[in-house]
Amino acid sequence: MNIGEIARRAKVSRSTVSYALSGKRPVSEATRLRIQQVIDEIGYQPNASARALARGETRALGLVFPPASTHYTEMQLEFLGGVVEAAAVRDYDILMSRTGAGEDRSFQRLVGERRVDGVILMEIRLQDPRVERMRETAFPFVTIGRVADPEGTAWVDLDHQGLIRHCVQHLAELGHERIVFVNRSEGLIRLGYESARRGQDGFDLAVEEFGLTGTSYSCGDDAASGEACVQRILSDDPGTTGIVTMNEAALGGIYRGLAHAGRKVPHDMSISGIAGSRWAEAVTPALTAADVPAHEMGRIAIDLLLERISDPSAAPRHQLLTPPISLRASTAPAARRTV
Amino acid sequence: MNIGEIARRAKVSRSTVSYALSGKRPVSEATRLRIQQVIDEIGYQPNASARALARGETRALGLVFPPASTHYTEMQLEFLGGVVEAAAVRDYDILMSRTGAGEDRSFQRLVGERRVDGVILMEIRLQDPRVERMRETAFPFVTIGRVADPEGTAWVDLDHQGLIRHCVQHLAELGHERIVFVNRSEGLIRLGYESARRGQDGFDLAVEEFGLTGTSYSCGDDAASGEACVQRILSDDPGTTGIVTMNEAALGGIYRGLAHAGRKVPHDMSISGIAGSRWAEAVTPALTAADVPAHEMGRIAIDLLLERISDPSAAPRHQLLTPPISLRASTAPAARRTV
DNA sequence: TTGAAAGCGCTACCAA
DNA sequence: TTGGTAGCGCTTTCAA
Repeated sequence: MNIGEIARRAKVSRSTVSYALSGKRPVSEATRLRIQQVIDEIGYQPNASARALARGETRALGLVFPPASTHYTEMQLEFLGGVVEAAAVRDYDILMSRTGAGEDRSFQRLVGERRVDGVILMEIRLQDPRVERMRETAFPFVTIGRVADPEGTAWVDLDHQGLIRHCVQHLAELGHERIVFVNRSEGLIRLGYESARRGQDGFDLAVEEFGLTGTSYSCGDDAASGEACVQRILSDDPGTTGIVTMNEAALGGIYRGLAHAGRKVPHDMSISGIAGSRWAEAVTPALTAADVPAHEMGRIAIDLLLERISDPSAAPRHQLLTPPISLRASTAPAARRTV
Repeated sequence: MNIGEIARRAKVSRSTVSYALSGKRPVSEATRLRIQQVIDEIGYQPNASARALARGETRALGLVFPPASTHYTEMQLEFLGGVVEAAAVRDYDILMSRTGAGEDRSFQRLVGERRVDGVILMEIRLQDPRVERMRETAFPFVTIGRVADPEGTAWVDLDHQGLIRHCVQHLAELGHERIVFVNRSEGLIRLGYESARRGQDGFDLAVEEFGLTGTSYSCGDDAASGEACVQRILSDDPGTTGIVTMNEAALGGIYRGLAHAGRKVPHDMSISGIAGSRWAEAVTPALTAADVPAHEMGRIAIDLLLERISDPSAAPRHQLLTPPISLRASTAPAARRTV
């Protein structure tokens, strides 16, 4: 079933059918109706490939995310939902590409073969080869997170530095003096993952700012690593009373490690961090955390990207989000120290 | 940059370039080399839309999943990863479509406009209008989960009935006599969600088979609902010693509700269920559960779908999975009753 | 072993 | 207000 068939049955030319569909040229009400009738009768829908070829746009956007080795978080899932939903509203489809940092067939397919009109890059590193490549090719893109020098790129990001600082401040105000930072895995940090790096900066600066004793730990993205990490923390400094973390996936293990060590949260140990709100509320005790508005970030990413596509010459915009910390049940005033 | 430009520079016809690329016709080594050289030099990649139009296949597959109102689970995320990964290996892209049960623009776009060569339907209901429609149109598809009468469809599914039966059996063998089933939300059950319905059947049959006292509860997909559900359970029958659940998202709340009520897991209450292994291990105590091989199910779905596409006349295959229960820390023998 | 040319289904320009 | 037609970039048949 194609446009020619519709034209034949409606006894008009193919161009008229095309225009009746797109509305890019006035069509008399009578013929429009006749065409519509035939279309409804046949159940015609224009072929997307042909349309893409003729129009030079696919009405699809790529979402480039890392392979599963980096376990997905609740946050990423929420984000994905936001992206797909916002795209659908604007009549765009989302093409998934699971791609490591380097060159990759799947990535090549998306942009090289022009399967999409633009891409969203997730899991940004401070120095990111993908971003460099996109910059050179002038292909529309937006990053979730930002590179070290984001000038001239479109991005949406959490202010990890500010957020972690805020967590530290919260603990400081509760009277905690010896705190630790549980970052993401060493591998991710070494690769220069933006969120991990900026979070680290935030911690270091805040510890200094508030005059605290602070140690940092990297920790794998799973419960077992979290548990092991707690053991290290407590053996390194049993006097630790506060934990700040960006590692959502390790949180369950952290809780378990503390339970095993006989430390009650929040009485013997306060914890705060950055996490999706659903996750923060699912654990016991519920986590005091900056609630990542992942869904909304997805929507913003789509909007920024569509801006790039519709007007590539405009200056790219960006958005830095600083969600407030939701006080829940995992933090409490530091216990009076008995000396 | 198009195939004509390559042809010109390599001083051959466009068809020769095309054949050199596809290998569907012998090309002399000399010209092949010359063409390749030009391609490398220019960095040419064939345009996907044009190719799709000419070949009549898009090399993209659709993944149709429900809107976020039904909160995504760890399982679904894993599954998505498996799908994308398996598809990439076979040089297919995945197009996401968030679609409710009924007719939908996004869904229409995928199959009506032929943006994809086939679709994977998630979150199947026992009576599913989408499945009926696909059956009629003879568009290649595979379902995750199966409809009431799956004859003639390709599907991959967990044996929820058998799995829940197995959970009940496990509790029965530990001496539990008064147990409850925490199913998914009432809305999902009413809509006829396959997993919820078959799980329910499994529970009802197993309770009878093992001569237990069993009550069923529906529960929203979030921590708060889980907590509320536990309250109801304990007030309805304080003598309950075992919980079987399919509701991954409510588990955190269930644990919390029990903690608030002063019931220790597994000593005062044993819990088992169906869950992604990562999730099962992240909670404390770790959940004794049938570990959903979500990633592998994604791979299987892709394979089944590609089979349908390459040979639509062949009989559709299916696969019913029954992962074993991993014993973890959430179940223990029933406490001796003091009468 | 290679080239010419007719599509694939739709869009949009040029004419009428 | 409408029709004719030349592309969009690739594949594939027919001929040489």
